[in-house]
Amino acid sequence: MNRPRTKRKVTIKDVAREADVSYSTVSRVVNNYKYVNSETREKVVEAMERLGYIANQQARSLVKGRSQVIGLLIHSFETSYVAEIVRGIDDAIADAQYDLLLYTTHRRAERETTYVSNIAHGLADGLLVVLPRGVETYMDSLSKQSYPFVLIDYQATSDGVYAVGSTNWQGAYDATTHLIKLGHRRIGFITGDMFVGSSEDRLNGYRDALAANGLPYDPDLVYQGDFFKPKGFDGGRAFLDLEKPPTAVLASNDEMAFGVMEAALGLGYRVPEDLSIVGFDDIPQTVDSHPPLTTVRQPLQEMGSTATKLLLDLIEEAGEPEVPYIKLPTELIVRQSTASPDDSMLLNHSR
Amino acid sequence: MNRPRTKRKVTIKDVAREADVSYSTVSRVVNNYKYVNSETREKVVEAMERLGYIANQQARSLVKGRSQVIGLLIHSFETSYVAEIVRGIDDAIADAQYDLLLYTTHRRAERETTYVSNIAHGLADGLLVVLPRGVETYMDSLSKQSYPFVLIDYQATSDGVYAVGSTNWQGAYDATTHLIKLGHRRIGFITGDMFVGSSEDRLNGYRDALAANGLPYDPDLVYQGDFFKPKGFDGGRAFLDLEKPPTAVLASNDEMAFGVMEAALGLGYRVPEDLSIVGFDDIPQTVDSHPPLTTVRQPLQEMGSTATKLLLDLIEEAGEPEVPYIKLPTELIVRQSTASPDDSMLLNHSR
DNA sequence: CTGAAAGCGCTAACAG
DNA sequence: CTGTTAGCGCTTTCAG
Repeated sequence: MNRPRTKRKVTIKDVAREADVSYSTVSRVVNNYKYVNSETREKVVEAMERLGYIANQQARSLVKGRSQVIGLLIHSFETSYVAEIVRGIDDAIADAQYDLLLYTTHRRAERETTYVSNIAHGLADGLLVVLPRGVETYMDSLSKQSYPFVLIDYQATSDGVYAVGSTNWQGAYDATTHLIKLGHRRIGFITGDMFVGSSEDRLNGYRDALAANGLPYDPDLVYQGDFFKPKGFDGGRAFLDLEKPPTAVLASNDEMAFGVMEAALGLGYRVPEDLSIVGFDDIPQTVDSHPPLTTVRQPLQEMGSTATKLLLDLIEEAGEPEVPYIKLPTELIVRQSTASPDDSMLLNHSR
Repeated sequence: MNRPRTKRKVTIKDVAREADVSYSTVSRVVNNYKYVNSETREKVVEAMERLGYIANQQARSLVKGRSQVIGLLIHSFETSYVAEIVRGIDDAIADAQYDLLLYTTHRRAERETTYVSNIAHGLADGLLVVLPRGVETYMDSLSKQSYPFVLIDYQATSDGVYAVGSTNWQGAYDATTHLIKLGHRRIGFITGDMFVGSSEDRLNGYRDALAANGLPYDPDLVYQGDFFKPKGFDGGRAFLDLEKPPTAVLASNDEMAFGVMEAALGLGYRVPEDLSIVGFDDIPQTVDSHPPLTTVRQPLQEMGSTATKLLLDLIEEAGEPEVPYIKLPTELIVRQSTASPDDSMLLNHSR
């Protein structure tokens, strides 16, 4: 096989020769150094264009000790939840002229550890971890090396660990209160994956809202979910099969809420007339469902961009952020999947 | 707060000193060079561990002229379609010990061009583009510089452009035939985004299957979609509002098929008794819907990994692949969303 | 304002 | 088997 070897890349020296200046001058114009004679600059720029010069990032990183790359570790991106966060990250990254190195763990926890401890290190200046699982295993090692990293949607606050999340308790509290104000007395709740910190906060928000309104906590009305749609479906079915089914259900995320909706529709229930449904996250699809889903909005994109900016500050040592854990506010978005249970109750649900 | 400046990274020289060998020896053990005295190796390994040595990729790339990084350009990853492809890429990448630099264009075509022509160059050894839009604008420039790149799910075949796709025509043909064999005579079709080449192939597969079975082509039964669920919903509604609605519909992807299903269920139709539905892609959710969706499986993961391997071959100049355009086979997966229309027809169609 | 020169951390001949 | 020695392409003093 003898295809001509990949053309030798044009370097700063080629440009220097072409423009008839020293190569440090070329470097200066590449880096927008102020004190360069405008004619000289002109010459160099022309030469660069003529030759199609593209800076070698490796070399640059080597001398600067910085790669302008940050690592992003995600579980997988099969959910809009992650996609939205990444979008926020992406925008912040682009603004800052950094690049993004992607690592997906596909639920394999070892992968998370491996990536973090070895790979990301050599290439990335910092690390972003979305919805981390095995943090405990590598957190220490990273902190010890003072390697900058920020966790997204992580609850526990240890010293020197930066994280951004949202007001999960408040969100669930608000959603539950909304349902209660509508007149619902039996409200089902589908939890998230209980290994994730936010799941507990949301459950507590639900319980506390119940208590605050003098409503009893009924274990039959709490179904253990996992953040995926099928569990939502199962939970919906289970609730609706109850002797006294709830008139509303709050799911710990939108995916599961859609599962509940499918279950309800499949059983001939009308939403919201016969069953009110509330989700959590406000992923883009919430507006496309029928009816559009009432949900607790998490500022996903903002979480991503906030975390990114925090990380960039850490990397550039632009002052230590005083608050290591940033909590962004959730917001209840009322659409058409919730309504008062009254009319329907008059018709079918005798008490 | 005055955290000590980021600790100086430990280099190969530190390890050399610690292990009392020359630093090229350290390099040898790092690179698994065979001829190293096992005792020496031992010493070095210990020193590395004691110091927590991590190779500086930048330096390594600089001298090798390769970064072991490949660029991935995607539209956005809000769909399982992309997520599945990326998964395939991801696995192949990991196997080959490469890393993945991610660029999302978010539908902004300029971004695609910018990324491709400037950024990817400095850092990545090659480029993967999923479902490219503005390829024409940069293809030439890349080829000219003999910069390796592979397109995923792209139809047009130009010289020197490598791409991997699947048998779209055949897939649609098979799905349509399946419906016809079941006894359907009026089959609706929802197209994809017609700016994407595969959309036309699928439409043709549908038309040709109709023709091959002596069935007429009825323009009323073709709805223009865009690959997103809401359009599927609208198309489903439109079909069902027809005076003589189809008894089956084939959607150009699963997302839209789910839209059709939602529309049908919402109107009180049963699936598949009153309406058979077939999708395209076989994204993971197809098994979770109710009923599970019959669909045309595209080997998404395989497309990703095949493209990656091709790219890696190109990068490593391990022989020129003789076929620039690889077409992977689709496969009809029959689940529960399709059935013979007969029973339902006997009962008639009042709702 | 601009050249010269010293490395950044590592690999890869080249001698032993 | 192992040490020595050139660079890889670029930034950054240090002198002019």
